[in-house]
Amino acid sequence: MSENVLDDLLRKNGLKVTKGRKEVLKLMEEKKDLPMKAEQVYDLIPRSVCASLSTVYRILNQLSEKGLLKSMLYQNGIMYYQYDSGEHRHYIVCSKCGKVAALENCPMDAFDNYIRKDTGFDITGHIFELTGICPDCKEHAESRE
Amino acid sequence: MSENVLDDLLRKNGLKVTKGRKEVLKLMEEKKDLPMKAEQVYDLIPRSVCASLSTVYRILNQLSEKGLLKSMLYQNGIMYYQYDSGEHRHYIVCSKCGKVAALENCPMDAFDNYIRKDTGFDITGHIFELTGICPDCKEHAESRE
DNA sequence: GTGGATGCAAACCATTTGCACGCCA
DNA sequence: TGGCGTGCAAATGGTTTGCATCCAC
Repeated sequence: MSENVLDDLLRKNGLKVTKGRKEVLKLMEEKKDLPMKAEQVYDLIPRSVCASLSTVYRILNQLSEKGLLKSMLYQNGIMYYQYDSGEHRHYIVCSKCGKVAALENCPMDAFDNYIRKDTGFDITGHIFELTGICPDCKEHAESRE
Repeated sequence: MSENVLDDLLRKNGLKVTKGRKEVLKLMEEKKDLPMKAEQVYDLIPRSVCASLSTVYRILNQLSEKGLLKSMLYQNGIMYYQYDSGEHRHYIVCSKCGKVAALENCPMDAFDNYIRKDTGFDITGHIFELTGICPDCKEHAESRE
């Protein structure tokens, strides 16, 4: 995605175009399949562009509020951020090596109606956190760890 | 569930039977359909039985380690604990009034195989957080809020 | 009696915030 | 130029921990 598109994306959402916001958004777009925590983002950005972790937090939260990023709190108590391409997706994370794979479909979609009938609730959202062992780790289970 | 059964449950799991542990486990068993945070548990227990919040945390964590309770970190950053009757269950929480309803089945079960084929991962666990609007709140949407 | 359990206060740690300075529109 | 953005350090808040005391076994 070109620089200009990202700039426009920022402007369109009422955010001033600054070095920091551009860099964070570009990075998140490049890594769109990888949920990242603030510290990882901070480490991947030159100090000349953004010198403080708190600014990274501020930028990530602004982008999330505007819907450019999704954020979710993992069970380890750390917030992960991810570029929101608009598609509704879930990921599975390998408990051993941390590898991430995307699910093609959201298993929940098929159950919206079922749950409405079962409980009478209208579903407004869901969070899904999957853990598993990836094929590589399964294969090397005996040699590693 | 009688006092003795709870005592046995504690002993069987290598935990000394103390006033605090008994009371917490009893309470959690009574409210088995309601995920509760440490502070709520603390508020529902007489100070004479357990005087400090940190002890409640310690007890809740011990019971969780032994598998007597389930714990999950909600998106609001607060840990909720719940009696683990052994059944695998998910709950939906009303965003307006906080009412909790249990799902009869786990939607994920049907998808284990699908996900294995899709990603090659063996699934070792999943966290599910549903939010929605309960029938009551839906009905009173216009009068309240 | 003794080792684990508890109470209290201090520590933790990811995240947020206050304030002074600096930069984009 | 004026107001928003940023850096730094201090605050926050749920949770954990160190240590002295107390209780279950």
